[in-house]
Amino acid sequence: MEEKQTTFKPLDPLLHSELRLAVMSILIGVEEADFVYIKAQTGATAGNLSVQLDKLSAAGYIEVEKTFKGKKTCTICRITDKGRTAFAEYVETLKQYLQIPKV
Amino acid sequence: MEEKQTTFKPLDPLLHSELRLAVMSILIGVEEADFVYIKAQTGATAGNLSVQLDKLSAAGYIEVEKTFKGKKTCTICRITDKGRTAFAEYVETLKQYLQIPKV
DNA sequence: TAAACCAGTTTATATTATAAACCAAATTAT
DNA sequence: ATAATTTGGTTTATAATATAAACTGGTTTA
Repeated sequence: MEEKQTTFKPLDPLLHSELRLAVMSILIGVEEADFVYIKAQTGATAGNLSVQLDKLSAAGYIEVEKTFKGKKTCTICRITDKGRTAFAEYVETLKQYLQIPKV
Repeated sequence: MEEKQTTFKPLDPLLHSELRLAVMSILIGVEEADFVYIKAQTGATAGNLSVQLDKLSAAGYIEVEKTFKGKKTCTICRITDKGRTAFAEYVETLKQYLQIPKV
């Protein structure tokens, strides 16, 4: 009978990206983080990070606030509820691929 | 002092691909699987699957054997030790991004 | 023996990731 | 004071990647 029918659930393409996933991973564990900090933690170039933050922001997964730290500009990022949910779903979906039990 | 320095380990780009990961996920749990089966399980188009199997094969992560099933051609795939190791490493690395504990 | 089908491969295209080049404001050096 | 350098980014060009469409060669069916 061979009843298997795995048919993997698709992986959210917005999260299935090394840098964006790293950003979300940072933001999920912290109240907020600024551009400079995220850049240091991920080792990304500024250009790449800027683009990926835009994408996460456009998707509503994070919110980006532009403020000042003294006289310098400062770009602060926070994960949103939508982002938190999407991340959790991504993790659950991925477990199917990684053969990690759901519970 | 702020000693965090996460610096995420890079994700093996060969495995960080939805279809290739699905293929590896199938092959890791089974002795062997043929093209038609993998195609059905993943829902991939034949062209896409063919390309991704080639890449996994070129990397030495799987081995591909061309045989016959009756008169029809049959492409059988097996994961290699190298592939098994790479998959395991990928999973461990990814856990850092997903905030899943190592043990 | 022509038409439809199966098991794939090759190639073209669309998307994506990434860094290089750029910019404005702030700081430091002369 | 002002020239040079650094900081905190954004915009744009390029390289890489994923993906499906188009194709091929053999096989079964009509």
